This record gives sequence, C-alpha cells and structure tokens, in this order.
Amino acid sequence: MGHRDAKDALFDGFAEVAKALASGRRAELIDVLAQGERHVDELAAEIGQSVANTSFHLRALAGAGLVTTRREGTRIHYRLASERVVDLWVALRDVAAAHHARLDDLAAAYLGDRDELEQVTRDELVRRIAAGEVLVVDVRPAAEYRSGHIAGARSVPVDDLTARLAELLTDVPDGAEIVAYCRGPYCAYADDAVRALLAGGRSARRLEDGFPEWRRAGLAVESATSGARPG
Amino acid sequence: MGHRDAKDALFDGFAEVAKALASGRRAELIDVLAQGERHVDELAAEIGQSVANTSFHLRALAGAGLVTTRREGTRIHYRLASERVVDLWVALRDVAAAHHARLDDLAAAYLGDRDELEQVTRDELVRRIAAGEVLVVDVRPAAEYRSGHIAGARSVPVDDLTARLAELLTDVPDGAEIVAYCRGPYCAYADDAVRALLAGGRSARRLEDGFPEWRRAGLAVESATSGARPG
DNA sequence: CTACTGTTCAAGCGACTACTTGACAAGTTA
DNA sequence: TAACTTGTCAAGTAGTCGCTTGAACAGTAG
Repeated sequence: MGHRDAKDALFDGFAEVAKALASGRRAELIDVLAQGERHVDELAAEIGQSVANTSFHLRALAGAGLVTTRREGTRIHYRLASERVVDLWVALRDVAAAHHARLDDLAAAYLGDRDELEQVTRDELVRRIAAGEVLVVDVRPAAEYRSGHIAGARSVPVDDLTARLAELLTDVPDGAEIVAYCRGPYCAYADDAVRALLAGGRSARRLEDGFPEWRRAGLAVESATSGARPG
Repeated sequence: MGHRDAKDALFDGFAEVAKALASGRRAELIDVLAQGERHVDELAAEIGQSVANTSFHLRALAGAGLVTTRREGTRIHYRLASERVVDLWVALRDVAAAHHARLDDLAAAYLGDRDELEQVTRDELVRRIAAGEVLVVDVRPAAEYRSGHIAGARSVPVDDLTARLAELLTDVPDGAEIVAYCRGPYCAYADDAVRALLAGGRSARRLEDGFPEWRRAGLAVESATSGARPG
C-alpha cells in the first residue's frame, strides 16, 4: 500500500465516524443517548421510526464505535461509548449553529419563538444554587432523571407539570425562582415547562443548555444509585 | 409542519454538517485548511485528486458552512469558517482514535512504527521554550509557516531538511534539543524530520500534535504579517 | 418442550454520493 | 479586443444509503 493510499485509508477512517453522525435520525439517537442508556423500542419511539430501522441505525453507530451495548434479560441497552462522544456531538451542534445557513430557521420551526423565554447560563445557575435562591427542576422523562441529574434538582417530567403545578408553587419560597432544564439547547421540554410556569403567573427561566453539558463541564451531578458527587 | 417533522428537519440540519465531514477527501481538506488558507489547485495536489473533484468537495464543505472563500485576482482562497471547525475536527479525530476499531492499524500503516519516536506534550514544550532549552522547528511547507506558526519557531520544510541539516546542527547549542512539529498528530512530516535528525546523530523529538492544536490552546503564535502575539 | 418478547437480519426500491471527462464562466494580461 | 489562467458546472456511471416489509434469532416464562 502506497503512502497516498494509506493516507486516504486513514482519513476514510475518520470519515466513517462522521458518516455515523451524518443522518438526522442517528443524530437524534446520540442526543437521547447523551442523557443515559436506553433500549431499542424506547429509542424507536423517541426518534419516531420503526424498531427495525432504529436497530439498523444503532448498528451503524455501534459499527463506528460511538455506542456500546449491554444485555439485561431480554432487553439490550445502548449507551454512548464515552463522554468524548458527547464532546463530538456538542462540537457538531456548535458548528452547525454558527455556520449552517438555515439552522436558525429550522430551530425556530421546531422550538417556536424563544423571545419571551429567558435563559440562565451554567455559571449563573451554579451561583444561584450556592446562594439557595433557586429551585432547579428536571423536566426530562423520569428514566433520564434517574440515570443522572443536576445535584439537588427535582424531577417533574414536563408531561406531569400542569398536574403538579400547585405542588411546585407551594414549595418555592417567595424570593426564589424556578429554573427548568432538559436534554440540551435544542430540546423543547424546558421551553414548554417555562411557558407553562409563566402562564401560571410564576417567574421561571430555562438553563441555556442541558444535563449532558452540565456533566461535561464537571459540575455537581447525582443519580438514583450514586447520590451526590462532585463532577 | 408538525412537531415531529420540524424536529427531524432540525436534526437533518445537524446531520448535514456531519455529512460534509463524512468523506475522507473532505476530511483531508479540513486538515490542510486548519493550517491556513489555500487555493484550489494546491488543495487538489494535497489530497491527490483532480481540480474538478476538489472543487466539488470544497463546494460541499462551503455548502455546509465549514469553509468560506476569498477572491484574490484569478485565485480563490479557501479557509475554514472559524476556529470552531477546528474544534469539531479535533473532536472527531479524538472519538475515532478512542473508539474506531481499526484506526490504530490505519494510522500505523500511514505513519509507520512510532515506537522509537519520542513525543513532547504542549505543556512540556511551553516549559522548555521558556527555559530556552529547545529549538522549535516547523517542518510544514513554507506557505503554512507564513500563515501562522508557534512563536519563535524556525521554518525548515521537511523536504529541505536533509540539505539544511548541517545549518541546523551548528545553530543548536550542545545542551539544547530539537523539537519538530507539523500539521497535527496524524501528520507524517514531523515523524520524518525526527527520523532524519536521529539518523544524523542528533537528539530530537516531535510535538505530540500540531500547529492548529497549539493555536486552539491559546498558546503564543506569530505569522509572517502579525509578528508575535499571545494566543 | 412451547409460546412469547425484544431485537436483528435480508431483500428490495428509490434517492443520493464520488469520481471522471469535457465544456463553460470569471477575471487577468497584453 | 483576444488569449490565458483558475475554478466551476453538467452528464454519466458505479456504488452506497435509508426506509419498509417480513422472516429469523436470542433469551425468558410457563
């Protein structure tokens, strides 16, 4: 094999990893798996595809090394191969947001108008948690909360939010604010939650990104099994 | 457009960016452009493709927003859209190196056996530069040196290295060591340079990565026009 | 063992991708 | 203006991708 052929083969290897992300459905899978492990039919429901097709995409991701599997009884759980995959996903999103011509429009079409939604940066949230001024609410599905969440956050899945609004309001001291977070900057759950809270006459904001970014930044997380730990 | 359709369209947008990187030839283009801007026929020569095909790939990269162009006379210069693209490329390489099953083999086939080559980390090189113990040699083509290099580095393109070996050896004090660097961790130039220096009886090592990673880390760089500046 | 659940595989179709060749467009030089 | 350089576009071919359908293959439960 010549020098040129070997170089081409090496860069084709890098391209194989990019190819694994080069499908909207696989990108959605990565976004969900960044929250924690899931099995195939959950993932199929998340991305709105058949189980067969989801299995096919998961094989593609596994073939590129981005996800690994764990068998538990009759179920097979998929998870990201490592936190590096989250880094890659975040970098991809950042480049798309900065340079893709139509991404803002696509995001607006999915998320709706965010003008009335105020966002909180990670740094600001850290300060407000330390000052005890804020109730942090995890509005992702309960399974994702269980597999890891911001230390001290309360789980109120967005589907239950209207039913549990009164409970939330009585628990929050007058001076305190509610901050909701979900899967990431392009996840609609926290937006919906904040809109519902604002409609209920309550001051609320959303974290600008989500749990994977929080964990990646080395900030305090806890999970159903581990309890609190520093990042 | 429904919620599901809008979500699919958004993630298809992210996937478009990944698709731009999902070709070995385009990945090579990104790797070269991370060194600085180039025009089409240079790039065609770098990746070993026809000008027409290279132009086609550059259009694909431009369409995804990863590169931009600048016209100068009859030439069109391509450059990366921003430093974020370098971040993405580095993240992609890291994931491939960590999780792709055959990447080590592909890298070994291209780069050869690296066992006898000692590498220097960025941090160590910073310390040794500060201590004045080292001659830093940029072995990339001269054009890439001109568009930006490690502050204080001397340009000795690897093609000229054997001819200029004597010059180098007389310039290096006895206690000092030579550190060569090039485009990045998967670039062969610095390897070749270090092997040539070792064959000449000289102690030499390579920087573990390359100039784009150095600049990205905010370390001191300079260019033909700007002179030295802190990152 | 049989029945069942969760997951993967195989075939098949339409759409897209990578590269080649040769023609064309934009800008420069004389 | 004409001749030239640089870069892009168009057509064509071989190969790959994405999704569907229906069958096959673990494991588990009875």
